[in-house]
Amino acid sequence: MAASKIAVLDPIACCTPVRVDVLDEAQAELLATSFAALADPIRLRLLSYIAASDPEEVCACDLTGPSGRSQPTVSHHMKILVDAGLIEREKRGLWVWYRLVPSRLDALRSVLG
Amino acid sequence: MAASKIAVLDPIACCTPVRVDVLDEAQAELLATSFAALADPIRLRLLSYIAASDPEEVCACDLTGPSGRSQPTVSHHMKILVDAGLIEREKRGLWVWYRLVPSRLDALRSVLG
DNA sequence: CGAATACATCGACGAATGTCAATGCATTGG
DNA sequence: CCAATGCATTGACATTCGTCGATGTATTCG
Repeated sequence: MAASKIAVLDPIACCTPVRVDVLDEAQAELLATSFAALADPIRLRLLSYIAASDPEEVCACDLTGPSGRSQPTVSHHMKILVDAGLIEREKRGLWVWYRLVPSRLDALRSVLG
Repeated sequence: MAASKIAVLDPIACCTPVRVDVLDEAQAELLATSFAALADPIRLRLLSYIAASDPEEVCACDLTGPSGRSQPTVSHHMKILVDAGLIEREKRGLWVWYRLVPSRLDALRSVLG
C-alpha cells in the first residue's frame, strides 16, 4: 500500500499515465483535500495570478484587487492553498510573499493521467 | 479570451506546461466545478474504481459495496461526476454502466501543468 | 397486466464552506 | 515607546454539501 501511494503521488510520472489501483481511504482523503483547494474560482484565479507573475512570486498586498474579495477573505483562501501544499508562504518584513509549489501540482496531475 | 480558454483546456498540452494568463471569472467557475467533482474521497474512489476496471467500465450495481455508501448516495455522487463530464453514463436494460472520459481528465491535467 | 428489479429523485438533517466587519498580532518607522 | 501598517484570526451568517430513508420511475420477466 505504501508502494501504491507512492505510485499515485509520484511527480516524476508525468505523461506515463498511472493506471492506478483503487485508492484506499487515506489516499482518497488526502487527494480530496488537495482538489478541494482547487474547487473554488477565487482560489483558482489567485493561483493562476501567481503562475502568471514574473518572477512567480506575488505579494499578498497585490491579491485583494484582482480577486475582488476583502482582505480577510483573501487571507482565508491563501491559507487553504498553503495548507494544501500548493503554494508557499514567506514573510519578509511587513509583507507576505507567495510562490507556487510545482512538485505538488505535478503530483496532482499524475493522479489524473 | 476565447484563445486563452482553449489554451487552458486544450488536452494536447501534455507536458508542455501551460503558462497560463490569469483565468477570467468564467473559466475559473467552470474549472472550479470540475475540481469540486474531484474534491470528495468517495468520488475519487469511485473514479479510480472505474479506472482500475478492465474493461474500463463499471455497472452501478457494483459501486455501493466498495464505496460503503447507500444506493441513493452513490447515485448522487455519480451524477456529480457525470455532470462534470468526467464520466459517461449508459443505460443498458435495467443496468447503468459508467466509463471514464479521458479527454476531460486530460483537460484538467493540462491546467495544472 | 402485475410483480420484481435497478436506479433516480425527494425531503430532511447536520456539517462544512465562503464571506466580511471587527479585532488581534507582528513589524516597521519616527 | 507609540503610531501606523500588513496580515491573521474571530465571530456571525447564509449557502452549499454529504448522507440516507422513503418514494418514484423505468425496464424486464412471467
